[in-house]
Amino acid sequence: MGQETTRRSSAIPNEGHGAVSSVEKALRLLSTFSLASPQWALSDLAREHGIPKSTAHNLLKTLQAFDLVRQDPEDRVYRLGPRALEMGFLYARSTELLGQARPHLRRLAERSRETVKLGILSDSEVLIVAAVESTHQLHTRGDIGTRWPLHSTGLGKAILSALPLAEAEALARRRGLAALTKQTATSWPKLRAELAATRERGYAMDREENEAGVRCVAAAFVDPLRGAVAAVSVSGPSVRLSDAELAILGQEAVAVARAIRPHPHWEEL
Amino acid sequence: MGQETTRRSSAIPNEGHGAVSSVEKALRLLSTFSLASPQWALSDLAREHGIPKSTAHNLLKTLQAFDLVRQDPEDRVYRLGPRALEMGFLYARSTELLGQARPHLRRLAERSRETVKLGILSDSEVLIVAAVESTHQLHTRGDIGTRWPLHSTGLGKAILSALPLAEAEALARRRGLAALTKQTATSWPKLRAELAATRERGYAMDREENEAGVRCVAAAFVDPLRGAVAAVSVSGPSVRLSDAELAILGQEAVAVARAIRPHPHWEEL
DNA sequence: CAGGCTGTTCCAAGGGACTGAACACGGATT
DNA sequence: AATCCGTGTTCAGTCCCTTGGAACAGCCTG
Repeated sequence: MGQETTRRSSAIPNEGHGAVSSVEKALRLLSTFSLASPQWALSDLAREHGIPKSTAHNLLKTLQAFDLVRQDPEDRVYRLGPRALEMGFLYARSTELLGQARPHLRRLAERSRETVKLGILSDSEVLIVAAVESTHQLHTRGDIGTRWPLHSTGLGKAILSALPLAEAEALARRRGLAALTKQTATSWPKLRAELAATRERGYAMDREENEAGVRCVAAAFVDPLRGAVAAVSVSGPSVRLSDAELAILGQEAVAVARAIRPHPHWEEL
Repeated sequence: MGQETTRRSSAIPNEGHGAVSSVEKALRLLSTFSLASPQWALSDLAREHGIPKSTAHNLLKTLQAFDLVRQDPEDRVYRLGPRALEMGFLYARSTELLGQARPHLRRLAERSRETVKLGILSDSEVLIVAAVESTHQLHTRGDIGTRWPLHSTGLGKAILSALPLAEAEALARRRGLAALTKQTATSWPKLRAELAATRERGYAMDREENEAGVRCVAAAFVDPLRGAVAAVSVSGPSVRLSDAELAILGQEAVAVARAIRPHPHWEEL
């Protein structure tokens, strides 16, 4: 069989080759809208991306025609449009992963009484695609659609540990190993050792490496058919999550990850 | 094979003079993914849109670089990517309308024990952006992200009735007045009369005009700041929704619509 | 009222997207 | 096996279409 990596490493989006530049610009404009700054004036967008106003204007009008962005008739700022929501739910409903995972996540959340998340690798980060929040007064958030670093989170380290080492290094390096707390692994050797331990253990641990006072365990799995790599995590405040507790939850996360792994359609073969 | 490829896939909105055609093509490709056909082969996409394979290939690779579509490494079909979900939740969270509406919708659903939906005008159709489903065994669906015709639904008629007549006619005509049941208004004069009655009454009624056995009332409102026109509806099986019941729920829908109307940021001034 | 902002329109010019053909692969059919 | 579909991918030349400067029109602020 072909031993070569002729196949493009699917995890890393290949920017640059064969990309249609006007489309790229348009999508980059679209990606500018974030939770922190959900509305943008034309001039600011143009400045932000270093393109002329008129070019940005043309692109935005095209996006607007599809209702992906809308312009406030009053103060003329642009915001995301409802079509974005439609596409999001389309993705959520057409992806078997989510439907299969939900009951498992819910059960794990009930047993652990902590926040349970499902994240997937997207664009060198972890993207939360499903979550069940803890009912405790003090708890970690489970916001769908948020992104997190690979190197400092349980989900991220679990995902990295499931990939070939070279690929993991490339991914981790791409965003840099920023120190988010005193415990964050900020060098690749340190992180590589972490990943080795994770692989050994079967699940990843995050002891306040991403946020002070927050601990987490996570287990990865690979959607065999779609090639996506994902992970489930349980996270909560350190005061409730002792080492012993983490060990138990880690095993449970592994079990859930195994259970979620979508059975291929051809399993009956 | 289908000759319907020649048919104008009129899901494409406003042409516009400033439209960037390559971006337009890319977005059209993106819009092809639907609940009914969530995965597409490159060749099929190219055929569907009447563009060369290589063009479609370039566009898809660009979309893929942004994780808006993903290609299955195994059978090479394209599907929506997780970035779609991210953008969807971004829209949902950055839109004050939804956050403000939710408690009202929930309360109305509890009182009526029927399915309550919030829809907005998008691309000459009603797009469901929030919903609370009835707990009854027999109930209507409340799927976020789905689209419905303007002329045959309570939400649609409520929205049309809130617009200037000329605009309403243009919108209704754009998609055509298809007969979905025996009761559907299939001519503009008929629909116009309906809209007049709706305006008089304050809320729209749908008596099995969209689906046999389903009745609905809906009240529109206009987001003054963002200029979006939206509506809330209560829908359920005809057996539970007598004329008397509809009249009561209609008034409640009107009250909720009034309550939802987002107060401008400057209310504290 | 000038001066700085917006967002929008226009048009000419140059570069990049389109596209058809050729390639490689895999599964059917012969 | 050989042949024929079908697929997805690559490549390079030609022309169209994007680009982006300059000009216009409003709206605030100075």
